[in-house]
Amino acid sequence: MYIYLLTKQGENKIPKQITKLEPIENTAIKLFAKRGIKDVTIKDIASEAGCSDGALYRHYKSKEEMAWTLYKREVESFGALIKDILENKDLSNEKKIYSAIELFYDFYDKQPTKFSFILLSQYNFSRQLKVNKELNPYNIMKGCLRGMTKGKKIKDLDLLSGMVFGLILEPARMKATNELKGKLKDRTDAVYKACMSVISN
Amino acid sequence: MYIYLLTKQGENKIPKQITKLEPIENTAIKLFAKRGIKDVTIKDIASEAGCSDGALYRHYKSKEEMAWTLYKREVESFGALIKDILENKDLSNEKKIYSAIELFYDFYDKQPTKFSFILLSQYNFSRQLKVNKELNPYNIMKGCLRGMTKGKKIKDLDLLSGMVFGLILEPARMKATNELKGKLKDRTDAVYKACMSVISN
Amino acid sequence: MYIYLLTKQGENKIPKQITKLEPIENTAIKLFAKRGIKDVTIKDIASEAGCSDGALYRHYKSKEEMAWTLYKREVESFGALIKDILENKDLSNEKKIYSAIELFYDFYDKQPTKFSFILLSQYNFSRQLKVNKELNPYNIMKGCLRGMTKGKKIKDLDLLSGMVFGLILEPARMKATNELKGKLKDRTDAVYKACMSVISN
Amino acid sequence: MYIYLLTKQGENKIPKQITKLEPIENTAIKLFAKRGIKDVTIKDIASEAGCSDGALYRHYKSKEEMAWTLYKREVESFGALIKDILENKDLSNEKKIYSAIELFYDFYDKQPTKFSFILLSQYNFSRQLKVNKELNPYNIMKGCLRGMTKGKKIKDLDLLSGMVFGLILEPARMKATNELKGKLKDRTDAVYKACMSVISN
DNA sequence: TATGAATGAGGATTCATTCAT
DNA sequence: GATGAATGAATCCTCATTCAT
Repeated sequence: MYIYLLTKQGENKIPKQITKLEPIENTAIKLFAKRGIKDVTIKDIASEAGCSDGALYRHYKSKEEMAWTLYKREVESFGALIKDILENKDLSNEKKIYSAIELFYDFYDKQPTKFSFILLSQYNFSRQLKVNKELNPYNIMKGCLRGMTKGKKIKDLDLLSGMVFGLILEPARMKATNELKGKLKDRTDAVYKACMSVISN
Repeated sequence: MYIYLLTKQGENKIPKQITKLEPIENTAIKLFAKRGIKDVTIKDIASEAGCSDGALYRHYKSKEEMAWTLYKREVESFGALIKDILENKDLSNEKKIYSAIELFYDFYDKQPTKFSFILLSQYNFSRQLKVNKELNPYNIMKGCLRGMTKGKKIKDLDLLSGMVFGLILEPARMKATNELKGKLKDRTDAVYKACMSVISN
Repeated sequence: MYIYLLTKQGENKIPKQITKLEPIENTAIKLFAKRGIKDVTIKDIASEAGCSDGALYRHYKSKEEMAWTLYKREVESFGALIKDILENKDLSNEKKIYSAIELFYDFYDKQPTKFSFILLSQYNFSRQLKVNKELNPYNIMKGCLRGMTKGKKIKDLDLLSGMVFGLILEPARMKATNELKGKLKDRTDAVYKACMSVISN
Repeated sequence: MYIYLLTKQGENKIPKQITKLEPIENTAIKLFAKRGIKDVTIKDIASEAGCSDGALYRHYKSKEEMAWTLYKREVESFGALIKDILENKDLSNEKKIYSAIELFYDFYDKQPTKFSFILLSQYNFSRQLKVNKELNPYNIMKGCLRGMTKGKKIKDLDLLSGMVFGLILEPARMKATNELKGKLKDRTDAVYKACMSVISN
């Protein structure tokens, strides 16, 4: 630093940073979760991530693309975890549901920001944009319920899936808005029981 | 009109409108529901409602205030309907729940735009802004469930309320995003059964 | 003003201007002519025209559209004058050519800025954008020369038109870049003679 | 290469290029001619020329300087060819003019890109920037015409030079914008005749 | 009271240039 | 010498809001 200042003859110039993608993305997710995509500016992200505005455009073509990329990735990476459980043939149906809820609430407890980001952002994208169907948590849940209710002539699988999904999701949403106190994970048993009662009618 | 033409001496000018509030508000709700508050401009609303930009500022201090006023009003007016049912002492608990679901889904079937508006907009306001607690549908539901489970030593009333709320709400949300086909009202019985099974554990 | 300040309680606020289109367009043409379209910013135009940036967008969708609109208008309005002369059946061929040159140089002497603008800007637009063929000065000249050389079996009318056009245009271009001194109009006779000698081979 | 692999211990890395100036300049001229200087980015040139952005700054202080350097060089190198002809004392005046036109059109037929570059770019530089007077094609032509008209008391040599220059140049300009079909060289005779008739009045 | 032109702060994006590696 | 990521000033454009008419 000393030498630097010497060679620059006192000119006070900030040396170039090495931009890492991860802190940018974490910052973006955090800000998007807190204020919504539209209310976060490129400058907000860049300055909080400690890089220049322009640096973001090395990784994403636009703010919109950045938000969608992050959203898709988070939903799909969560979906992959759900998939591993709900499509695991070694598990009983009961165990699948229990583990899925556990995973869900554990995910929230550990990464509330990511969860809020997903929740808040879901309506902010063009309807053309779709997450991978195979990794869409709702679809995976629906597939699992289809298997669980095969013998029962369920006519309205979509409704059942929706109800179960709402049952699980709503407490998490409440947690995100601070309407529910304490850890989500502690609710696993209760939510599991409720789910099973809905499924088995 | 006669005088108008006289004073203007034949100049073909559109006479000033008397701005009515209702068409403006309906237009605003429709556009907010379709595109989200941030993506709707004052010009969009004014031109579709057939008035000038400035006219909106006679009724609301800002776009933000307009959105919040409309949101609050819609949520509260819906809350008042729910309240009438869930706090009606002449109804049995079962009847309350059934009627509440029926009301909810009927509301959606008849006014899908308003429902979407409420749904889409809920995260767009500052956390300081609160709807009237007495008319908050979630709170009303919670109050009802408190009464229904008094003898049962429910520890986690918030969780129960959340689950029941999610159970009812999620199918409507799916309808709003076209993930569920047909009328919501036809699902009343099934959802009622599911609710009761969750409540009675 | 006194009252104004009183009512505003001393707050120093600039009253709104009435934007007139003409000064904006004259300013834009002047600046485009002087520095080229790409080197003139919206702010440059607005501040020199005495209005806000946004005011320009009431008249044009974009800077690009503004430039093209002005260019097209100037070329076509000049083309219309040329057309009146070159397609006037009451004039002899000689008189047509003479008057056209006179018009051309008179236009330049009186409106050198507009001329420079046309000259400088011609290559700055997409090839899709075309001025009205009927009002394209080159086409009009070509049509006139077709009539003048009908008996002579001219094979290369495009070449002839180009030569005549270049003959007339280049002195004006030189004037615009200050390579030629004095008035263009004083050169009418000489250029006329040259044109006729080229046409009659 | 062997040593490289050894020192890098198998890491698969593209070895550094030795930047050659020529392909960069050819690329730049091509792109400038096609899209105009302002619409070509350093990245465009570097990536099409197969080098890094930074490499360009080893040869030129700025994009602006690069454009001017190339422009000046092309104009002057063409000027030198013209000079060889028009100042060759062994040639008759007629032969000089004929050969100059031939050279001009041959240059265009063979290097249309360079010609377009010169043509398109001429107004993009500060008026301070001047090509070498000795090698300025217009000046050379003027000098030649001064000699040819010495006895004739031509008052307006600039005008004559302009007319002759325009006569020759305009067909080439038309070729560049595709308004004239076929080869320019085939027009040499016709343009020569026209020039002579203008010169000899 | 209604109108809508004008305002101008604010935001996304571009790109010439720098410089650590 | 070459590289190309990082910088950030500069630019176009949007749009909530104001206010003269």
